[in-house]
Amino acid sequence: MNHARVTLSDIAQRAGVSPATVSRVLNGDPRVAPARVARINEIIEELGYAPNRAARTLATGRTGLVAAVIDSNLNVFSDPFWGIITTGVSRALQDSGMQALLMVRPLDDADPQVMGTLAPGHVDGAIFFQLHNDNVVRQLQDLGLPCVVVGRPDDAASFTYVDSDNFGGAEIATTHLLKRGCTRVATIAGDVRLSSGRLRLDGFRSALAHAGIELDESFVVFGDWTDESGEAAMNELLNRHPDIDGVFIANDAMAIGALAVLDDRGIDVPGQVAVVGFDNMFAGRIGRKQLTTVQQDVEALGATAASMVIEAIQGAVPKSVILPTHLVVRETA
Amino acid sequence: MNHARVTLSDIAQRAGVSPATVSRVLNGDPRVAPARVARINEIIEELGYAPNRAARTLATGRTGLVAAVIDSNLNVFSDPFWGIITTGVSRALQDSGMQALLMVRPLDDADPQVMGTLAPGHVDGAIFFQLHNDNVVRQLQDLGLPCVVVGRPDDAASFTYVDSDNFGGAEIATTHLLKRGCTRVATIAGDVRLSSGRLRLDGFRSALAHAGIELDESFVVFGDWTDESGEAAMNELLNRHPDIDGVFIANDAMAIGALAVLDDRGIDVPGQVAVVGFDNMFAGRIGRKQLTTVQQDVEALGATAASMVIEAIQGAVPKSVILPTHLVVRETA
DNA sequence: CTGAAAGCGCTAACAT
DNA sequence: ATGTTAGCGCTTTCAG
Repeated sequence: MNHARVTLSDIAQRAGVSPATVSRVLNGDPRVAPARVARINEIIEELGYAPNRAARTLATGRTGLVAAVIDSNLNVFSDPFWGIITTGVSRALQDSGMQALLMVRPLDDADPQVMGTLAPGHVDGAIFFQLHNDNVVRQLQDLGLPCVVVGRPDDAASFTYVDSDNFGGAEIATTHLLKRGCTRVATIAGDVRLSSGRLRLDGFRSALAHAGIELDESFVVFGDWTDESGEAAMNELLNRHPDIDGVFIANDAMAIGALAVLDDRGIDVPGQVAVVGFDNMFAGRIGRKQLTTVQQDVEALGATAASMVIEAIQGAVPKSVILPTHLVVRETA
Repeated sequence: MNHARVTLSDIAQRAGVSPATVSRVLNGDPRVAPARVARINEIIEELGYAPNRAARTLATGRTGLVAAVIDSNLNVFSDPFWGIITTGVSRALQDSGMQALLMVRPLDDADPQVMGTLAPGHVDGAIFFQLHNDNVVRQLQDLGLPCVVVGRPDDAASFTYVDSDNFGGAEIATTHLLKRGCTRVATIAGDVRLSSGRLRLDGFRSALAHAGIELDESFVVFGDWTDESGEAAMNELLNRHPDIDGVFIANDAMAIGALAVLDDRGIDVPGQVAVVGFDNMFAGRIGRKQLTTVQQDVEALGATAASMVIEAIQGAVPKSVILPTHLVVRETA
């Protein structure tokens, strides 16, 4: 029933060698006689031996663990991409023989639980998502913990981060509207307290500037990423400017709301108003049409973050990375 | 810079006691003199000491880790609820001083990585999501690892699991349609290879049976959870029976597709056809209307799973649990 | 190329 | 109520 767990010494005995030799084989030390290596590996296989992480950690100081931490001040952390990003992180880590420690918790630098589990010696590195409080990351970094932030932090210079190219995506989306012949282009921006919100708005502005169009600020309306706010914003926009012919909407959820309003008012999309969203959350139709939108490679975001911590753990100093986004042209623009 | 890490012995020295005493304080042993307890805690605080997990694990045999494993044979694991369920798991675990080890990986009982990291001694327990291959769980259980499955497994008797009440939710949704006066009620079922697909269909059937209605099987069409399949299914249904007046759709994604078709055909919802979905993925409008749907408590699903492994770890034998679902009545029915 | 021995930081009998 | 003494399973000098 309860097989006493197989240890390294068991292997050593069975092979008639010292534990040290087995350890060397385990760690790929090249100076063990090939015949022994083979024999030992055989026994390891046969006995289904797996080294004890804790013992190894204690001996080496390396834990093989990277914390994936979501700063959730909020009640519920809901993000459609979380499953995908998580996949990216977990896989990349496993490819390097490491594991992800998941931690959903409000990030408070006075919280002993946080600082306790995240301090060097407890994990080898950490990846932060949805960062609201960068103090924690600052302190952990000072303690010598390799840290990577997903999503551009406010103080971008102080951290190593990965992000999708929000700016470029918004720019290309807007340019697409322009190329289509739209001349009265508006935008529904997201929450500009977030860098993604700001960057998507900046990208929109940049595209117009490049086209030599001067932006009337009344063509910019702000939402809060929800479909309800998208409805309200679209109504506002239409009331201000009944003749707009193109809208760049900073995320697909708000686009749902906007499209519903357009539909209600009997406005043809894309005939009268062309619409481009951001995120590529919906493969199929939203209401009447399939949404043209900007896609980001979410799994790559996670995988890249993981690769970066690993680099950092190995002593390198990874540079922050911006991952490309691209336009998915469908029916609404 | 690299503060030599503070250890238990440091505390002991500073306090002029033996390491054993400090260990006792750490573990809440009641027979340490109150004065000392206070003094020692003070020093711990002052030095910012946090016990070394690895050392503790090695000494006790307990890791403080529960694996959260997603069986992803698929390329990308995308689930809108994953962020929420994850939150539930992580929080519940932390409340008991444990941490979640995240593992996204195809579950293969021949995979040494899987069996290696999941074997007893490496984690204290495991929670399985989206289980495709229950062999792994079987073996791990036999090895003595406390395991909990989220979502009813095919062989429900062999495992401890938590699930939302798919059957009951479908039943109440269908009954709602009936109470509204619908007499020609159809369903778009999901993938019946999954228990959730089967149970939602069974619930639908049960509601009709209870109402004394004999179900014509041509009113049942199958989709694969995607909005595209929802479109196809709705078209099929309408072609077969132009006069249906109510549809229960096994998830909201398919409902999006169905609603789009209804809209295209100029069929009034809920006037001509009432629609109920399942999942409550969309707070706002889907196309023209807000969807009436069945809600499950996703965070509770995660939290319950976590509580159950913890119980199991502590030696109890938790019973499987079905969490209630409830109807959210909005505009489409 | 291999073995011996010490030790990573903590806990858990066993004494006292 | 507290200290002593062994380890837990592995890695890593240091010898040889």
